[in-house]
Parts: sequence; structure tokens; C-alpha cells
Amino acid sequence: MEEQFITPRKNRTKEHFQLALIQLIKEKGFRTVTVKDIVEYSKYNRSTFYTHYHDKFYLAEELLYSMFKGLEEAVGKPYQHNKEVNTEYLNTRSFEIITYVYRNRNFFELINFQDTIPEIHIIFPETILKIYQENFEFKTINNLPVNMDYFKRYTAYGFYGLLTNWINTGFKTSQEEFIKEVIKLSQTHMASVRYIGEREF
Amino acid sequence: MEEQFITPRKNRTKEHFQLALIQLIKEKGFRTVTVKDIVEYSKYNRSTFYTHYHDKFYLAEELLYSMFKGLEEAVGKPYQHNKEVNTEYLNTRSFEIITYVYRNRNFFELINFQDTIPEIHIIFPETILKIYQENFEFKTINNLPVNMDYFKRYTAYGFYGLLTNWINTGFKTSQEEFIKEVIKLSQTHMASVRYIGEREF
DNA sequence: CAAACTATGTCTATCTAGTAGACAATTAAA
DNA sequence: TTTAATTGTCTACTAGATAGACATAGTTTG
Repeated sequence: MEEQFITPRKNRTKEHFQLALIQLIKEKGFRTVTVKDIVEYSKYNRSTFYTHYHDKFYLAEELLYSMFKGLEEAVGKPYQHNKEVNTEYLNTRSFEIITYVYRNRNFFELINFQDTIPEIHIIFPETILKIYQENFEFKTINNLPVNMDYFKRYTAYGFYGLLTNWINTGFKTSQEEFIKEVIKLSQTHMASVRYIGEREF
Repeated sequence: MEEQFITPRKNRTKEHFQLALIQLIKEKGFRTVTVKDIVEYSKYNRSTFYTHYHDKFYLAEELLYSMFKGLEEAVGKPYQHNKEVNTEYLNTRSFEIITYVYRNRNFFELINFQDTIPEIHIIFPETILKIYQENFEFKTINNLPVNMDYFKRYTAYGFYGLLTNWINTGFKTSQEEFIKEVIKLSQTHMASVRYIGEREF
């Protein structure tokens, strides 16, 4: 195994392959996408594909991994100053994650397609859950005692439900509006949100 | 001057620069787009830009040229079998040009922007006129005698008007519907259309 | 079901297009 | 006016893109 350095050129090429994959999945479904399709669409030589990936599954995996890694990284940003926020004071900037999804909607729209990247429907909510588990502490209203593991799972999957609906309906509700709704729903049972993530910004 | 061969790789890179230019014009206007912007957006090295173009104007010019060349080439296709067509029998396939515009809408939308590629608003209608002049013969209804130069100019710019409106309104009317309208309007004064282009398909 | 075709993954050899960086000259901003 | 950013030109280097061959596996279709 050679040590692989990441050069801009490499990255660029890989991004083009990723983009091609996304478009082709939307056009004809993941199963039937061939390496040939991908290189024809992205206008690279077939050999080039194999210098970067072993097959389309590796490409899909990397795409999935990078997008959800980005999702995780987007989360803490708004909390770099105020670590603990009363839900009354949540605002549109508190949900960087939503902005991230919207910016990368071309990718996230893949959840609308039947024959899409394997595992995407599992990894998506589990990533949100992981974010909740590792980076946040919630307080219930009136400090009502609950099993926090369950509470996090409950709210993470709830948020996932809202998010996928937003994506599925073609982002009709504006980002602002959508975030407002999410805040309202959070306020029904959360008193405060505390960011405990380690990430530095 | 070295003889320059067109390789797939070269073409691909150029297309990426073209795409970057289109997006950046939409974002911030043509004037303020810098070469730096373009290479940052497309993720190439600045040197690479200069191996292909002298400056952004050359890039814009090539983009313009290739798009309108494509427009010209799209025109004759439907008439490869029936050279003369009674306007009664015009159908959705008769207007390959409209399909072309729609397929390349990302580019053609540039006409909506104030600060856009210079000359685009002149070259667009003049290209349509050129197509009419070089490739078609029209017969008026009842063989009503008209100056054919004027008639072609009149109908070419008329068509241009419809086309730009279609683009400006975000392609709300479907391709099919739009073509139907164009046919109806043609039928108000054209008896037949004859393709006299030289191009072979 | 066999023949014909298409796609896959691996490999070798070649070289061009992309890269990094320096430079003086312009242009824009503070 | 000074400072900073962008431009266009050049040189030198090489990573990554290319073409093509090959055996294998998977699909079509007659």
C-alpha cells in the first residue's frame, strides 16, 4: 500500500466521478450504473477510474462517507460561543445542519430514488443520532426525568423524519421557515440544548 | 503557433472552465468575474487556465461560439427525410432547435442576466436569422408575394422573441406546449417549410 | 443453449496537461 | 499614496490521465 497524498487534482477528478454517479443514479438507478457509464458521463478514461476506485461500490461508499462526515462537521459551528442555549433563543443560525443539507441537495435528493446508494437510508438517520449522542445534551421541560438515550433517539429520528420530508417535497418550504418549524417542535419538550462537542472552530 | 490537437482531456478541462464561467456570471455578473474566481470555482491551477485561454474574454467567446454553432447544427436534423414540409404537418420533432435550447438551458439562461456575456443578445437572434437564411425556404399562404429577406428576418426575430420569453419565464410552458404554440403562429402565414441545408446527417 | 456481445478488473507503457512558483506590470482598495 | 490583489507570461517538474491489451465474467438474442 503506497502512502497516498491528496492533491487538488486528485480531489477534483474524484468529485467529477462522484457527480457523475449521482446524476446517473437519478437517471437509471444505482444497480444498472456501470463503470463505463460513469467514465463516459464524466469524460474520463476508464483506466482513470480504476486508478481511484476498485469499482462503483467504493466510489459510492466514499461519496456517502464524505457527505455524512461533512454533515457531522457542520453541526457544532453555531455553538462555538454559546455552548448552552435555551430553546427560546434558538434561531436560524442554530441549524447549520439544515443549511448543509440544502447546499448539498443534489446528493441528498438521492434518498428519493428507489434504486439508490445502498445503506443511505440507514446511515442518514444513524448519523444524526450519532451527532446528538456525541455532541449534545438536552434538558427536558421542567426537568422531567427521561431515559436520555431514548430521548436522543426519539428526537434524532423525529428530526430525520422532518428532514427527509423537506427533501422529498423538493425543498418547497424555505430554509428559514423550515428551521422555524423545527425549533417550534423542539420547544415542545426541550428546555435547553448544550453543545459538548470537542471540535474546535 | 503550435498545431493544437483536441484531446478528450483538453475538452473536459475547457468544459469545466465554461461551466464555472456560467455559474459565476449568474452569481456576480460577468464584469466582476476574475480568472482567479474561475480557477477557484473549477478547482484548477491558475496556470492551467492560461494554457487554454488568454483571458476570460477568450473563454466567453469560445463558449458563445460553441453554443451557437451547436444551435445551427441542431436545426436540420428533423428534415433529413422530408425536405419540404407543409406547415399542417409540422410536429414537435420539427423543432430540434427548441430541444437544444432546453437541453442547454444552463447556458441560455444567461440572457436573463443584466451583466452577462457581451454580444449574447445580438448573436442569439442573428444566429437564428442566419439559420433561416441559409437553411430554409418558406412559402407564404396563397403564395402571397413578399420580400423573402424581410419575411425571414421578420419570422426569425419573431421566433427569437418567443424563445427568449420561454427562457425568461423559467421554461414554465412544457417543451411540447411551447412547440405547439410556435407551430400555430407559423401557420398564420406560412404554407410550407423547405429545408435546403447542405448538412448531412 | 451456444454464440455474440458488452462490461469488468488488472496491467504496462507513454506523455501531456496540470502543477507550483517566481516575476514584473496593472488595477483596485484602504 | 501606500498597500494589497489580480494579471499575464515563463520555467521546470511530474502526477495523473491516456491508450490499449488481456483474460474473465455477465448479458443478450437468435
